[in-house]
Parts: sequence; structure tokens; C-alpha cells
Amino acid sequence: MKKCNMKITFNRGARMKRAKKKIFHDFITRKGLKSTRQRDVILDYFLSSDRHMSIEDLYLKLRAKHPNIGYATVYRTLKLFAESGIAREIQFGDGQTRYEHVAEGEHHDHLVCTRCGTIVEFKNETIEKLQSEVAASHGFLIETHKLELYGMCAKCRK
Amino acid sequence: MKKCNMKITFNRGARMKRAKKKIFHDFITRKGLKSTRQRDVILDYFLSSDRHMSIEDLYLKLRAKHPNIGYATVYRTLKLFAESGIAREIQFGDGQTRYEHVAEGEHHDHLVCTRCGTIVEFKNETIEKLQSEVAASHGFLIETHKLELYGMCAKCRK
DNA sequence: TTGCTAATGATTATCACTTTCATATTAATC
DNA sequence: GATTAATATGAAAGTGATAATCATTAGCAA
Repeated sequence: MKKCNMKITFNRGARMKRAKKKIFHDFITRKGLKSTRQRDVILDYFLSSDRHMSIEDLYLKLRAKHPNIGYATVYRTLKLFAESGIAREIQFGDGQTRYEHVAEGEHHDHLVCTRCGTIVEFKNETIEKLQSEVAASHGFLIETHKLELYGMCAKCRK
Repeated sequence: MKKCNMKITFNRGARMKRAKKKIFHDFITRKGLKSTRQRDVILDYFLSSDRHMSIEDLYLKLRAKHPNIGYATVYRTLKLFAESGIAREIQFGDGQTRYEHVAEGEHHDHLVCTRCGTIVEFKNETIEKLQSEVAASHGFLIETHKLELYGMCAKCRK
């Protein structure tokens, strides 16, 4: 049973990775940019890592096997990921920009543990709807939003 | 009628200012810090200005009449305001820390116009309640939260 | 293969804080 | 009011993360 679930997850993950690689590749082509070894490597690492990575996180991970890839390239490539739509920049107020994976049309918010830094994603349709109502009542047209709940996670409360 | 409303608002504002000055002064005393001319001036400017000021905003405003007050002092004083409870640091993701006024026990969220930078405050009890529920369902104990809606304000939509 | 364009990586610059340090101010005590 | 010990100030230097520069290298279309 467990194994089956893992298999499904794995397959779904693999499919998603392929989809994102295609999105990025199409983006590169459309923009007249070039496909390079570095971009491929960085994309691979990004897709198979934690959902919330800073430039430094990714750079350090890469450096072990790819000491020739520079910090600036990681920085520029992550920006491209965001521009292509497969990643999104997020700020948790700790002075580090992080990049998270973006699934097609998906949006979610975050629970951030102020002790251990754990980040949990959640989604609540009712809250989203209320947000739209609030915005409308002030004449605003929402483009994006940001909801973060900071506190102690179950583990740290013990 | 209009005049009457303004009078009420003005009086309430004046009372609030006095209250905050007292809170800050008490804080200074309790901590064994010193009351200085600079801190008084900065507090005056802060209390009678926009609700969302960056260090630089305040520093530039001050400089016109108080060219002798340094950036570092403004920076340190705003930190003290936050520590004393009369102000709160906020980040809108534009790389500038801003300080907003804090009314006793009050919390609100923000609508931010991505074109003109206008910031509107709002409050929605239902959203807050739903946030608590979400947090609880993940075993989190919320300490603070942050909700920002980014979009176009009524004025910019025209 | 050539030639044009974009990418890379090392380095430098920038920006918004943040800290340092010599000097000046408080405020408590004589 | 003078003394004095502690804190505050302001100019300047330091930080850390991001962003830009530039000489060199690498895609890729013809």
C-alpha cells in the first residue's frame, strides 16, 4: 500500500518534472535564449530539491558536484525560472529570497515555524474568496496575494 | 457636520499621540535609557506622518528642519519605537523596511497598489478566524500573521 | 566552420541596513 | 552647579544579499 502510494507519487513527480523542463525549454526558445549545460544542471537540482530554496542553498548543493558553476549563474538562472513561470520568488522576511516550485495554476499560502523554520503549505478557498470581497469593497483588483502565518509548529510546541 | 467630524478625528489623534509619547517615555525609563532631543523630534515626526514610513522617508523629512540628526539615529530610534510597542516593522517585498503605527491591541492587513504604491489597511474577522482554524489543523500555534493583497487600486484602474 | 549573439564566472558595485568608535549628552549624585 | 558614570549621537566603515560589469567562452543558425 505504502509502496503503491510512493510509486504514484514518484510517477507524478517525474511527469511534473518533465512538464516543467518543457515549459522552461519553450520559454528559452521563445525568448531567443540559449540552452546551456549549466541551466540544465541547475534546473535538475532545483526540480529535485526542497520546495523552498534560496540562491545560496542551491549554489551550495550544486558546488559539490559542479564546482565550476558560479553563484551569478545560479542567481540569473533562478530569475529565469521565475520569469518562465516554473518558480516563484517568496520572501519570509529573513532577508533571503527563496524560490518555490509553481504547479500549473496553483496557489498556496504558508505556515512558517518561527523556531525551526519549517514551512508548511496550505490552501483555503474560503479565505481566498473573502480576500476578493475585501479587495472589491475597496475598489482594488487583486493581482497576487501573500498570506503567511507565523508561529510554533507541533514539534516545537512539545 | 464635516467640520465636526474633523474635530473629533483631530482630538482622537491628539489623544493617541499623547498616549504613545507616554508609552515610549515609560519604555525609555523602564529600560534605563535616556530621553534626548533627537528622540523627541523623531517621535514627533513619526507620529504626525503617514502610517507607513521607511527609515529613509523619515530621515529625509527630518533633514529639512533638523540637518543635524543622522541616519543612524533615525534607524536606532525606529527600532526602539518597535521595541516599545508603538510601531511595527513591515515588509512589502520591495527591499525597504517600513514602520507603521500600532494602536493598542489592534491588527490589520494591507492592500497594496502595485502601480502607485498606495497602501490601504483593512481588517476582516472572518479571515482571522479561518487562519486560526487552518493553523490548528496543522498543529501550529499562531504568533503573528501577514496578509497582503497586491493589485491595482480604484484610481489606477481608470 | 564561421560569425553573431548570448552565457558564464570572476569581480566589482549597489543598496539597505548595521555596527563601530570617538565625542557629546543625560541624569543621578555630590 | 560641578562631577561622573552611563548612554546617545553622528560620521564613517562594515555587512550581506542582490545586481551589474566585462573579458572570455559557448550555442547555434547559416
